[in-house]
Amino acid sequence: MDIWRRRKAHRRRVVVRPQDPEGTRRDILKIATEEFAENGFNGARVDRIAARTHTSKRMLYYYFGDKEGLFIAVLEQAYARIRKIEAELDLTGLDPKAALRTMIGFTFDFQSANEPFIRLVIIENIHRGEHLARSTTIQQLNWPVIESLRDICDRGRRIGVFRDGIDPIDLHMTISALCFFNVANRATFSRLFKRDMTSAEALARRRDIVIETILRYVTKRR
Amino acid sequence: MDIWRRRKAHRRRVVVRPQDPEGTRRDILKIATEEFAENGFNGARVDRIAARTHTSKRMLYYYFGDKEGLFIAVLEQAYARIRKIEAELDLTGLDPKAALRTMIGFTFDFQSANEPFIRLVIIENIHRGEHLARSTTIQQLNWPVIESLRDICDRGRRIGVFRDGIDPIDLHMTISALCFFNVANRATFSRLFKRDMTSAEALARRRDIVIETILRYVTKRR
DNA sequence: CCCAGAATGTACTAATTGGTTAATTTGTGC
DNA sequence: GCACAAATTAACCAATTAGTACATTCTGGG
Repeated sequence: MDIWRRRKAHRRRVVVRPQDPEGTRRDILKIATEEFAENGFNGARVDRIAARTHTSKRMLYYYFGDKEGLFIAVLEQAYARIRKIEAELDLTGLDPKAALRTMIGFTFDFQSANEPFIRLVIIENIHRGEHLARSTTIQQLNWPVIESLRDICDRGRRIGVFRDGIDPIDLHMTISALCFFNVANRATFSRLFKRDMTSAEALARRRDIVIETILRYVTKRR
Repeated sequence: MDIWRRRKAHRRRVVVRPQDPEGTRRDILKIATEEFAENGFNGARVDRIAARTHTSKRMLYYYFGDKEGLFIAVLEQAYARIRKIEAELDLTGLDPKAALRTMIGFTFDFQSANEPFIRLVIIENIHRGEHLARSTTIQQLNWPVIESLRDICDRGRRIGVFRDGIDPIDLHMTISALCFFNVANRATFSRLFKRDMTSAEALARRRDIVIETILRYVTKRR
């Protein structure tokens, strides 16, 4: 205990400035994200977060008000991060089919690789989105995806490879649903049907099915 | 308070036998299902369940051991119930396409109408299926669905309307994913994309898309 | 150089929570 | 009608939990 505290103090003094609001905030947020994603809002323990932080419980309340404020901050950061990564996806120069394939594949890979984020979304849904509702920043972050999909659909329709009447939000819902399920319902589904859902091969196989499913849905039949 | 307790006692004496193990179990299980589905495992309160029951907290521990035992019992009952309803679905006499359409539609409708069940599944996934693992009864309940799908696929392939290599478990996963999402992720998705997902029209629209998506995936192209 | 206000550490608390102890009532086989 | 187990009640408890009071330290601007 004593040794640990000394090491902590040491680390802080070397890596971080003695008083470093931004650093402290970031530190708390990182640990809190892990704790909330792992245990849900009610299962998460403020004391446990504080203990793993380089600072004290007091700071947590100082910066985020209460447990709920901290959870909202965690959600906001998580959503902001995924949006930022999504924005890096460049689909210019790809024909509609290739663009859609790329986007679905990207979504699948991203969600597969970011279970904690998926878990936060699930948890927030269990709470009926009440924290998301109280957040001012998250609301309009997600429209770029829709616009991107709308563009792909329009282009596809114009050159005659996609059929009419594909709504980009519906399409996004389908993509999300198929990618999400593989991570979100892993535990029960793989247990119930004795099917591996985490190995590289299983993921690759499923990825192909998801892409194929959606492409067949939008493709115009001749 | 006094009046309420007298009414409670009165009700029990009239409707239920003074000592009625089965009735007490059922009573507890019903309330517990609501409480767990609403608040998750960690958010659920044993005292709250007990208070809404026609019996006392002690009975809850008497019959189910502890909070976890009660949750497992809730899960088991929920899964058993859905399986029983699923078994009532009669697909004989339907051609493969119609059978698949019927099954998907049924799954969609059932899940849409049983949010508490969906929430229990989500909650169990957040807990990585640890309770399901400790249940002895749930494990092999879910195979009939797979067998039913396998039969549909086989028949469809034989008469040349479905293509080869459709795995029934993959297919079930796709069906589940698309139906599940609409209930499970309602809160965040509808909030983020300002889209109604609960009205009769919205459900009907989405139901059609889900069915169409899956049918296009299995159908053989000419 | 000093001091106001921001940042942080320590120690505490009031309320809640899952679970239990021990005694009492009720039904049943003999 | 009685003995004995099953069913039920009421009061209780130890541990945990989110949140706080208060003192202290740091830092930048005048």
